[in-house]
Amino acid sequence: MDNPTIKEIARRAGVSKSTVSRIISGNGYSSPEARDKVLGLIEEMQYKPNAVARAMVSQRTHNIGVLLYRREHPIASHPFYGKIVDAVLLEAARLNYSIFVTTDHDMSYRSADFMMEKRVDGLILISRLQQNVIDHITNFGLPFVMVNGSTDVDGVIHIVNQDEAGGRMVAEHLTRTGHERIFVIAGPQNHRSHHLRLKGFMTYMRQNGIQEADAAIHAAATSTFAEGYEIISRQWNAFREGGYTALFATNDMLATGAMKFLLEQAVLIPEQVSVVGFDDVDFAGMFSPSLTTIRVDTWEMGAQSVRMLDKLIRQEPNVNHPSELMPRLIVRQSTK
Amino acid sequence: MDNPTIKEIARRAGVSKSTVSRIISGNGYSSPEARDKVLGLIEEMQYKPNAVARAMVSQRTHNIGVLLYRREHPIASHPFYGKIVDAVLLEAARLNYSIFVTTDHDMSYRSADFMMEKRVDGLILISRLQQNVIDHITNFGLPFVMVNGSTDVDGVIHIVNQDEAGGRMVAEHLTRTGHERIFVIAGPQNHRSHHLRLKGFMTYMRQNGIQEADAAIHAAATSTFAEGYEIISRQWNAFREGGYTALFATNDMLATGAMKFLLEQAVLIPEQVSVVGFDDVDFAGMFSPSLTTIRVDTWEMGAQSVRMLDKLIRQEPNVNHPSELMPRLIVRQSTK
DNA sequence: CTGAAAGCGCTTACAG
DNA sequence: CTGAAAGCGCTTACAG
Repeated sequence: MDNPTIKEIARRAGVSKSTVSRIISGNGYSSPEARDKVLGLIEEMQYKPNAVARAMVSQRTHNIGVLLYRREHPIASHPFYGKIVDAVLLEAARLNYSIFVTTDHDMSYRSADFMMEKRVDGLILISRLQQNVIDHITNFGLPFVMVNGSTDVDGVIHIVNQDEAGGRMVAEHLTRTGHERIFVIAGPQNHRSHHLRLKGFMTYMRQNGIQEADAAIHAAATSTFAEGYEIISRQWNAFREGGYTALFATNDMLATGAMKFLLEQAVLIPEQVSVVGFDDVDFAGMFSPSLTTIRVDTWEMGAQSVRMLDKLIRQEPNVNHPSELMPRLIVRQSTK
Repeated sequence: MDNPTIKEIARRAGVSKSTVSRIISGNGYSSPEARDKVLGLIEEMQYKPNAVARAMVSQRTHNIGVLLYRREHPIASHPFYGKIVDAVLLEAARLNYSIFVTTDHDMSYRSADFMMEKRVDGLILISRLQQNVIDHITNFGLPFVMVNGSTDVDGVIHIVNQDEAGGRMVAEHLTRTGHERIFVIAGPQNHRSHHLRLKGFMTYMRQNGIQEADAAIHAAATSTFAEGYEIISRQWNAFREGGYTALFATNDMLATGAMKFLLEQAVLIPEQVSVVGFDDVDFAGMFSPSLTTIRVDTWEMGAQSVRMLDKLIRQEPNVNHPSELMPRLIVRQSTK
């Protein structure tokens, strides 16, 4: 009733375990007769190699752990991070890795330790990062890469988008279409991407002679739809009196949250106010009006993280740091 | 440089591996002195048990495979299925399981075989299902549960929503608010949930004397936003001439796709047309106007699937089939 | 071309 | 309370 092992195959074929192993792996010689017999039995008995036993001897599990750290739900199904995970899954399958997905509200030792005990070959760290956990993992000697982490860490491969360039694109698009008074909702500034997006935006504005005061920056504690809605509703009077003709939020969730509020106040978008987000989550194109935004190549981020990690795992020489991904402006109905 | 093993701990503590093992597991006796020494070394050397070796002897990996079968992207980040995955992840962590997530465009032996080779303790099958793969898994003797599968299978634990009841709720809500001419977009009828949602809807209509012809059913080949948009745009003339005052789609993606088109045609929602979806994905409440829909308890579906599977794995006696989850109507801005 | 042996890192009776 | 031995299912030199 139990699943057959190499031992059982060997017994029935009248050969040794070694021979069966060699035939399965294709390493070493074997006679055609032995091969036929063994392969036939494998087929017949539906033999499936035990990956656990293999991992035991090869010291490689061919498993990768994805650690996704985020404070708010959703986590794995997050419209931005979820897409990265989707890409990771696909690329990993292509390279014959299985993926453990682990989510956590904070970057803790716990999840990382668990993955180490499972003896994954490597780790992909996404979003919130903390130095001590990074050190902990490094200490264990486990290869890892980071994806869109909250901060860069020296000597660590970090796959990111050119967020500062994206911020500039937004400013350029808005100023070129005649906007000067822009209301900005800035996501958590302790996260690299939100920080750089804002920075790129402001730099461009300044360089083009737009007064600092004309861009009213409102800090968002989280990067959620609810927060976007909340901030604009609290600032609604200031918004109206300020003569703003455009709104930029450092991600799509904040932008659509704000847009929802504006639409409920019967503000015409883009006739009265233009809105720009950042990320290009699926949902951005579905909204009415659809959202102008900066497309981040999440697909490439996920795929690249697996390819990079695979190189580290196989200890390929001269692995150079991947270049930052270039985003692009997607103009939709929410701006004019 | 390598990570310490039980053997190294034993050597340094001057005891045998057996003793170390017993101290770690807490099974069997050990002297306080030995315990102090060993525990101290474990702390000092940052010993982490090798889960692979443990799995080898215990014949249990404490890993669960989630197989998510869907034709279209996104898969893991799908607004409906992704939420189930999120719940699975959380509940699994609580019960000390790690989760392999595997996505596939079709239900194939390949992904399932791979998980079997990894010797997962059990499998959670989501969405598209096919009898032969089910048989294949059963044959291997691996416990599994299904979640929102395309079809029921005898004797298999299947966690589902009461979709027929949900369909009835939609019909009831629309007829009570005075609608008689309803345009229906029905997702793939070879999938259990879409089929039952439509069935429940139609049954209620018929029982309440609404003419069959008044509910124009349009079949959707997929259950995507693009398809919803496409169908209503193709039927736009028929829709206008038909005097429809409401639209029901068997999931939120189709509904929002259709809604997007209607809004682009300057149709007032809900003043001229009411729209109802099904699922209550996050995005439904964010849309403008926000979507009236039937909330499926995806969170409970995911959590329950893990709990059920855990019982099967532990061979708990008398595991009874969970009852179907009751959905509820969420009235938002898209209906009146 | 093939088999016996050792070993991957643990756990679990068993004997003392 | 403790240690030696066997074994989980494989792979990999090594000897023949």
